[in-house]
Amino acid sequence: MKQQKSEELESIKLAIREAGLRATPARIATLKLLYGATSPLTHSEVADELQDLGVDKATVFRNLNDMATAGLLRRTELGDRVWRFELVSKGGEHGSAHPHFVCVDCGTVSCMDEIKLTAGSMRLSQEFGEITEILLRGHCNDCG
Amino acid sequence: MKQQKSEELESIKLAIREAGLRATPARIATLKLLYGATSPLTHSEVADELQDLGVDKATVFRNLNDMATAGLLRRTELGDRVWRFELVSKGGEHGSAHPHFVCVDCGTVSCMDEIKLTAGSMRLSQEFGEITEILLRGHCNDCG
DNA sequence: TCCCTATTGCAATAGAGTTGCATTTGCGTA
DNA sequence: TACGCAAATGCAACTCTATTGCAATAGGGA
Repeated sequence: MKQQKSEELESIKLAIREAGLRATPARIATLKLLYGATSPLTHSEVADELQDLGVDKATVFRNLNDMATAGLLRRTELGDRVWRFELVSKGGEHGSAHPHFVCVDCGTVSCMDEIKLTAGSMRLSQEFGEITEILLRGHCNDCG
Repeated sequence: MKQQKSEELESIKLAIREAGLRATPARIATLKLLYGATSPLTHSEVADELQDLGVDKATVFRNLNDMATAGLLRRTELGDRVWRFELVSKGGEHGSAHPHFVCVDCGTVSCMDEIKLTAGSMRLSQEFGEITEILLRGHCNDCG
């Protein structure tokens, strides 16, 4: 267990350094948090969590943005005027860009896999440009 | 022409009153503006336009929100932390909810028709809830 | 035309996010 | 292992979008 922890810590540090950034406590804690999350976290969710460690919200914000720019995180806005961040590389599963479902009632965000458009819609969308992200909104089953 | 204008004015006034609101100059001007728009307008776009008429931005905002609540407008956030409004009923074409395409480079918003998900994706999405809105993001053809 | 209440203008405020700057701290190097 | 410097941090002030309180104004039904 201890060993496990230590390995995780080292791999996180390595990932940060490989991105060209310094492995500071705030950044390590941020990545640990995101590693354990099942959906993207907002800036304030991360900030609240790291406040106990004495990390300033401005630092959290800079780190999230910097790590997103460095390619460690993905930053998106899902329609509620708040930025959300998720790990780019998380064992592959949700590593690549994937669609999100946002409940317009409770605000819950879910990560989806494998949402595809029909061939006709794909063609139609080409008229506008190259699609890089799909976002679905609606009423989730809990609120439905 | 004059006749045409007058008819349009009356139908706008009527629409506002039918929604249970008073047909004030600010609201009429807002609807006229949105009627002539080809894509959703932001609050500040509308406010800038109506400023010449001496309309306060708070009023513009309240009107946009009120008319959205009343069902005259649709209010959405397309990923750039700004609310956008469009007519709900515009001769039918873009009257019902429809997908939007947002260019992540230049911010341009386009209204799309007829984007559909594959049957498999539809089924998958049911696990999360009832989809009411689709948003696509990517690089528009102008930005390459 | 009159009156009631919806609406407006103005100013103050809320909340998310950003920035300037002096201080601290990773971490490559000697 | 100690050193030094650029990167990172904390703190406070600030920006931008959106919202609200309140007194004054004006639709529009009676």
